[in-house]
Amino acid sequence: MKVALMVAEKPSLAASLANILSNNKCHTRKGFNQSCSIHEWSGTFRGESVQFRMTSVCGHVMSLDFIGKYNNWDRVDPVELFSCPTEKKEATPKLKMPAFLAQEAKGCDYLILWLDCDKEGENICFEVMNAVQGSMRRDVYNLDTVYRAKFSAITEKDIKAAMANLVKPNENEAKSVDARQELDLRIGCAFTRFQTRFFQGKYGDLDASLISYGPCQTPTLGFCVQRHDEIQTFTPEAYWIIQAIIRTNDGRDITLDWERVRSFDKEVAVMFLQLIKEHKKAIVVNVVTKEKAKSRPIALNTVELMRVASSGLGLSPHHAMQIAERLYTQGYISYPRTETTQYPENFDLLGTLKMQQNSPEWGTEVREILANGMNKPKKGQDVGDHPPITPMRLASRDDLDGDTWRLYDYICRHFIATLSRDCKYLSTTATFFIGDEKFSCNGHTLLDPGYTGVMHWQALSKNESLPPFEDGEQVTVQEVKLVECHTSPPDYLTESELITLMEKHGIGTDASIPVHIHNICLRNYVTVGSGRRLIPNSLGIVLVHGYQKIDPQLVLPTMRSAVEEQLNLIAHGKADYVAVLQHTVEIFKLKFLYFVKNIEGMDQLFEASFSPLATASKLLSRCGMCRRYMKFIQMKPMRLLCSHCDETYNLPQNGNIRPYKELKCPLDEFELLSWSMGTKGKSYPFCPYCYNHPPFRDMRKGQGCNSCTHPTCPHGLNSNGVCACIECENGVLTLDPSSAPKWKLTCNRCDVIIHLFEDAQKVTVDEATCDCGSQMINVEYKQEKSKLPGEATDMTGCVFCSVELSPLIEKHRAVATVRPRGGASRGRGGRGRGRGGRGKPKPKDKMAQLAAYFV
DNA sequence: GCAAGGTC
Repeated sequence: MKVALMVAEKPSLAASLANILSNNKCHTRKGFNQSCSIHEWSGTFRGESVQFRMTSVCGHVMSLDFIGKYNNWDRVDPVELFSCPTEKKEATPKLKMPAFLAQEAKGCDYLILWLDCDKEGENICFEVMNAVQGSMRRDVYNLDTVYRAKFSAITEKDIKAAMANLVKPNENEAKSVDARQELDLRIGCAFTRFQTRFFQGKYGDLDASLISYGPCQTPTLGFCVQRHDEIQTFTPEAYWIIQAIIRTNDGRDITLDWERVRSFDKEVAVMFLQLIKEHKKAIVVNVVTKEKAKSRPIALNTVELMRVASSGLGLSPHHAMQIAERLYTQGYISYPRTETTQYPENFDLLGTLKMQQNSPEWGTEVREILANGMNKPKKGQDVGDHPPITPMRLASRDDLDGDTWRLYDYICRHFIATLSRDCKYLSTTATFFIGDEKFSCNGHTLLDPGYTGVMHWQALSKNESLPPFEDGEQVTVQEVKLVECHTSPPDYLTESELITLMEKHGIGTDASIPVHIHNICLRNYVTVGSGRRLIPNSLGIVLVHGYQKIDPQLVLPTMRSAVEEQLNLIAHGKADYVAVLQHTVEIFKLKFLYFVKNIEGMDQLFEASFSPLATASKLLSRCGMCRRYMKFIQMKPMRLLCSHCDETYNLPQNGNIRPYKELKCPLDEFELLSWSMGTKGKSYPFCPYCYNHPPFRDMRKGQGCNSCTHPTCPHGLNSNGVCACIECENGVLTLDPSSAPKWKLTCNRCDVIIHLFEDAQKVTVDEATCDCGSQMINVEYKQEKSKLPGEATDMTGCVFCSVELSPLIEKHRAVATVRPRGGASRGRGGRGRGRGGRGKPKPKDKMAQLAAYFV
């Protein structure tokens, strides 16, 4: 029997599609990568019986990168990134997706592609085709082999229709994505590397290891800085309003609004005030009552969920999506990444609603709707990706923790609100004359709270109705006064407003918007203030102003859409892929060269905001007493000064000192630093306080964590010591965890250094001990960087005895022998006790042998 | 170490 392989974009979709197409009669097994499942059933295809095999990828199979040697920042001029070769690498090596697809494609006759119906999905179609090419029974480029299903909703009707009307994958659309990937890579990396290198190390108080540029993140930052500039350049202006207070016949005082609203000229306002003051009565000239409605919401999509999460729940979009993802995998809500705001035609609204009728939180509102009949949901937009976000299962407050519950609560209430009635009220406006000047006041009466019963935060304030004014009625003017006001600047952009701006300008997608916002926070360009307002930091401001000075287009939100327009020409087959790509790359290369040539313009702004390294007091580490940053005084003798506690701390005098990941000493909460004489020299992490005030009796002044005998601290000798030194008498070879990725073991007494496991992702000292007496070591590599036998990603072994590890280990003597202050001094030449000078026996015979081998 | 886009 022939076999038809079908591939969806994500595991959840493969499961839904398989259920629909097999009428719930498929058999499911797990794939070898543990992430994707395979669903199988028998059916007919093109008039023959076939075995259907439905599985999925997890997003993109491949991702684009430069070929290896261009990833060396030291040896590559960033301008080369506009022309250097690129290659496709596995997007997630751990998933082994190409191998998985090839295996499942073995012996298959047809390939039916069920990827999402957008350009990215079309691109993944071709990634899948490349992966199965060679495994299938027939060539994938044979016209009869590959088919594309086009569906606009995950409903039985739509999916079965798609299956009956298969088409061919669209290569132009796929190519437009290839072009987008290449442009983003070349442009982003070239600018990022250049500006990082240019500014890095130039300014002392520039707290950034990476100064990134990107076609989405930079305009996103641009929005925040633009608002900042509006606030900065705002000059308040005085204006005057006239308030008239009337006393109604039933004795209530009501403040009327002036129909001219305000005057920016005080004299004019005073003149009107004089005219009005002559009159003691206000005459009702018009009373209008209208029924108004506050509309129930349309069905919920991702962007709206993120907006509400930020403005209503105080959750970052990034965090909100992480929670939503978890609610989804636990079956509480539907797929949370969708642009669609229209329920599919046959969506089980009633069933979904009934599921919520016993909720102690909103069950009353649900039962009321069930009793009176659901209202038809408002028309939204069906983008054809996934149905709107809805609850799938009833949860109670006890089932979910804090923020998770609050997000679920919102999703449920929003869903219920879409099936409720609009909120209806009567709005009354009464107009008055006082002399010749018009005034008015408003009131409202609630008729039907509708959906605001369940979305109670949107409820109208209780009745604020007006007394029953009648045309021609006269009321007493109690008081007329002039009030001086000032125009006020806008506030910083809220995250929710930023999301709206990004969506409007096509910056990012529903899935990537939270990532871009998260990025500009991580890079120290903006800080999230109260009310989740985005306040640009000096670095963010200086960058945006710099681009504006050199080439404003670089930060313009329209730049992304201009590029997208070019890409669409490829997608629609109106322009040649190579031509568009070359043309656009060339434009950006010229922009890049112009930027490099004029970087001085941006540098002037940096100079004004940051202090040059030479005179700066860099922020390295926080004081454990007051938690404030201490000043790093770089003039010799180098020291730290906590101006708040009025304390100074001595530091090692030679070599480099840098923060060590904001890790803290468990004894005194001071942030740790890392001292190093370069990659070939000695190094260790140390606590600025312990360095000056040794915490234990067996520790001397001027020592690092590698001499600290704290029983459990992860930075101390007990956690990182490997074995007695192979050369000196009392030293211990200790792993320096701050030396990554040029990992080393250093003796905490003498100059012995063992370089090992370069580029490993993680190296730790194991609790187990080898027969030779030394601690075992765990090493982990990223797959693509693995230097272990058989490209293994992790291994545990002995540095001295494990044959597999020995090629990755080399011993040296530190290149510089200047000891940190307070360390054991040695004679000139520093070799006094080294190399077994006094003929002391080595800790273990075996180690002595190996020591000889290393030397 | 870099982009943006999928998804986990």
